[in-house]
Amino acid sequence: MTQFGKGCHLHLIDGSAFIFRAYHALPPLTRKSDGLPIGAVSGFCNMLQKYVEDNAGPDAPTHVAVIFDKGSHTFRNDLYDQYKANREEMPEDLRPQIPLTREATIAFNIACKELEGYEADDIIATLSRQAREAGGRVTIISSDKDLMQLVGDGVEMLDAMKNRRIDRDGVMEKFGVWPDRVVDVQALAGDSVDNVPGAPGIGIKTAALLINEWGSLEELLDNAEQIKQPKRRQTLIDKREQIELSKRLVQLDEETPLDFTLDDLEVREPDPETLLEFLTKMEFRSLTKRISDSLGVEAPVLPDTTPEGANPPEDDAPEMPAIDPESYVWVKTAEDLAPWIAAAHERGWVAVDTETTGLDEMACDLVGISLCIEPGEACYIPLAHRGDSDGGLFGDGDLAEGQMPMQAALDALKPLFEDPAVMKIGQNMKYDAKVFSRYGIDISPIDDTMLMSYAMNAGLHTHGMDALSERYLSHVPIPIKTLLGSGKKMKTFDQVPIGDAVKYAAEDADITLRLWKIFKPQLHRAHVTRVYEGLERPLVPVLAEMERNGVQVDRNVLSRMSGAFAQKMAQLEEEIHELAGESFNVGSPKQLGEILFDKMGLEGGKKGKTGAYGTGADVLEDLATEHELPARVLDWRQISKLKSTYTDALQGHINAETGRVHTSYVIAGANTGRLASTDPNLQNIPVRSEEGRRIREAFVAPEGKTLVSLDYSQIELRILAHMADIDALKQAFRDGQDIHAMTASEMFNVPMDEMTPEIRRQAKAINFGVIYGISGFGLARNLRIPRKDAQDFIDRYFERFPGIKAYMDDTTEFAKEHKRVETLFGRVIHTPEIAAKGPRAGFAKRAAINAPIQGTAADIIRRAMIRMPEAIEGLPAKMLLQVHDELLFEVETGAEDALIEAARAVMEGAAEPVVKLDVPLVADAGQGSNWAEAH
DNA sequence: CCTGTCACG
DNA sequence: GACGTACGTGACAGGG
Repeated sequence: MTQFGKGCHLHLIDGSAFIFRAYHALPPLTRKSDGLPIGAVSGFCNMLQKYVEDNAGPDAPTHVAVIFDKGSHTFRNDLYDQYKANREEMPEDLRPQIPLTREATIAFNIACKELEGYEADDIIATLSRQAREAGGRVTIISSDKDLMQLVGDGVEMLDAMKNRRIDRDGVMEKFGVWPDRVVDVQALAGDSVDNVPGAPGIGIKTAALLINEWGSLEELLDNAEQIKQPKRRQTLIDKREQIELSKRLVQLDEETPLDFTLDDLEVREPDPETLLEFLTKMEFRSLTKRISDSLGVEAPVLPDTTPEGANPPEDDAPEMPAIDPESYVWVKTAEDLAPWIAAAHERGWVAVDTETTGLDEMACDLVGISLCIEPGEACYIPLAHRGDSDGGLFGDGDLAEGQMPMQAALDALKPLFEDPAVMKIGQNMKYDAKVFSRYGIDISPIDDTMLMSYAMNAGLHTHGMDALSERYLSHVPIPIKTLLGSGKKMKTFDQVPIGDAVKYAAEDADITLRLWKIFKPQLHRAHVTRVYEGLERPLVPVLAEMERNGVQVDRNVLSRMSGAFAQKMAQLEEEIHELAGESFNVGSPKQLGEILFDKMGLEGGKKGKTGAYGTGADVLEDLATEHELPARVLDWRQISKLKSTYTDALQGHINAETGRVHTSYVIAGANTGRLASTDPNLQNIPVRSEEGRRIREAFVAPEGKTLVSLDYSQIELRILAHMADIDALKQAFRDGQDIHAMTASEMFNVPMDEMTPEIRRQAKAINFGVIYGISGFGLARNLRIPRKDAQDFIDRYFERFPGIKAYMDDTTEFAKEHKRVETLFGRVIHTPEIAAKGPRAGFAKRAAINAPIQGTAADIIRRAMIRMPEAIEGLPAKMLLQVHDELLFEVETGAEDALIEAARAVMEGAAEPVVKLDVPLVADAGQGSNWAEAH
């Protein structure tokens, strides 16, 4: 054992901060076996584990302790009976968890210290002093500002949540004084949380100003008569006693009588057995697993209980055998395959999964197919695995042994996959359906476990197979990385030895079937059968077809634009470097920030949580009024974005075979029911700026065809008018009025014929704000007006449209009560965060207000898309893209009007018959030889 | 791999 | 116990 001294590094963890953060960060989890609340303990352990992982490096501490508060009465209460008097009672479900956090700390083999009658802060102060005096370094893991007085002279703080170190400069940033004067500032400013009175009317800013002027609190108070501002002077004179008391309250005690020494805090390895025993006792399934892995020991078997998180398995969840990759069957011949097909027919269902050479369904090759008919009964049919690459000059590239001919397999499977009496079950079936469709198989009918999960659990968790398997089967699937590797030397699936492929691929089908068995009976209990069967599942073939259609993109147009952009960028770069007086990377926000704020000394530099200056467009726009450089950077940024994301990258997405761009839509990505578009994202092609809009000219109709676009007019505002039942808005929509102008007229008492663009613009911003869960802050930022003005606008808006306010309150109330909100079509969006405290509550509230509106709009266009194929069946037209409220079609020239008529009817009637909206839905149409013209 | 920035509805 | 704040997305570049 080494004695604490020079070269030693002590970490002091603020245990109470960990507990509170854990408590507020997690839903109220309970231990399955007895209902004991354990959410905070779970979070606490997760944070400890993360702490241990993060601090294993070269700068690892030599000594560490978690420090807790003990007892509610401290010397500060003797000084001031109101100290911390306004503190809320500890929540009922947190109290029993407090001793468990001590147990957890000990289980991690970390020193756990507390002292009756003292706050953790005092113990931390004392230990910091001792360590400092012994010549060691200290890191205090906490973000509590009360501890900032300790910083300096080898003592730093670490805000674990933001992973930000706070040194003397950080303290200066926060308090405006060096650490040794922090208590003086706090004494003046007081603290509403701890109920430290301070000097009324003086906050941190003013306090720092005064302390810096006078050097210390004592000097200030002794010379209070000389203060110029009369009110401030009087306060300082009258409240002297209160201020001095405040100082004693915030001053930490560095002489706490401790019954241990620094040497007792030496870092110790955790004992796997003790730690895992504790975690098992708490029934932390995934944490037990994760820590077992990191300790390199086998995870103890937990009793089969609910995985941490949502949706406990139903009481009638089927019994299933353990997942055993060794049990899966390698299908080598048609004779091997036949019984699987027969079994699928017999059951009426089969889980299916395809393995391919890549993730691009349009450009990959089929490598194998796996089937599963009952949990644990799964097979893999390899079809295109390559031979052993060590097999000699001619071995590489040949098909490996033990595979049936692909065509024979497809011929045998096609009748099954197209049999209307057999349900084909998949996880993300759109992928498999697209692959099969390229091989001439139109797989149907289908169920999709990803979409089932999405329908039931949107907002609670993601819906990928790995996540679902872990959550609902407590099983971690074989990672694909173990087969393919990663990085440059990554293999494709056809290079995987078949023996390994069987285990991986069949396991996927097995997992999918198990999930299906669990989810299927849950759907109707969650009241989402209609959503799943009416809005999710039927979209799969529609999207698959749209994605296969793709959109024609003219490479030459893009390439020309890229060239022009490159020139323009080089020119701008030169100007920028000249303005800066030096050469730097304009694309680096870090370097740009340093140039603007350090070198050029511009005002208004704000450092974010990583310590870098913010250089977002809003910041640069403010600076641009004063200086040339930021204006040029904004120009450069715009061009750079257009070039890299659009004119360059888009070319790489043109499919070699079709000459078209095939995006992929993520059905279960956005919690609200919206689609997301990836590889490439065709839902964010520029349109707002003139320069950007020209990129749409590269999206073209082939010879003899025309692009037609239909988009819903103001769909979200119409939905809001209906849902909140606002007569004035509903009537305005019925009359076909300019809704923003009408809002402006109502709010500002301006007659419609005297409306100015500026007033209309503000009303428009408010209308959008309402949809987003308006806040004074947000509106102020958007409109670039003082917050007070923004709040006035909002107040006036709510006064004029009280129904909107009522709707927002009702929605929030519903979300609080049910932990979810719903769209008009019954789509459920869970809002677990709504119960959170702190800033997350605000986010959750606004998301809850927005979700039914955005979600209902998403439902409506989904309904339109699902009906569209039939509606345009007789027309020479194809649906290509969806952009949230817009559908893009390609149609033979001459049939535009017929298409518009048919598509418009579908879109405008899409809510019916399930929902009869009080407002009309209107779809505007456009057409042209490219997307810029059509939109 | 994360963060900042910026494109869309 | 402090803390930032309009909703929902995805892609790219820089930087460790």
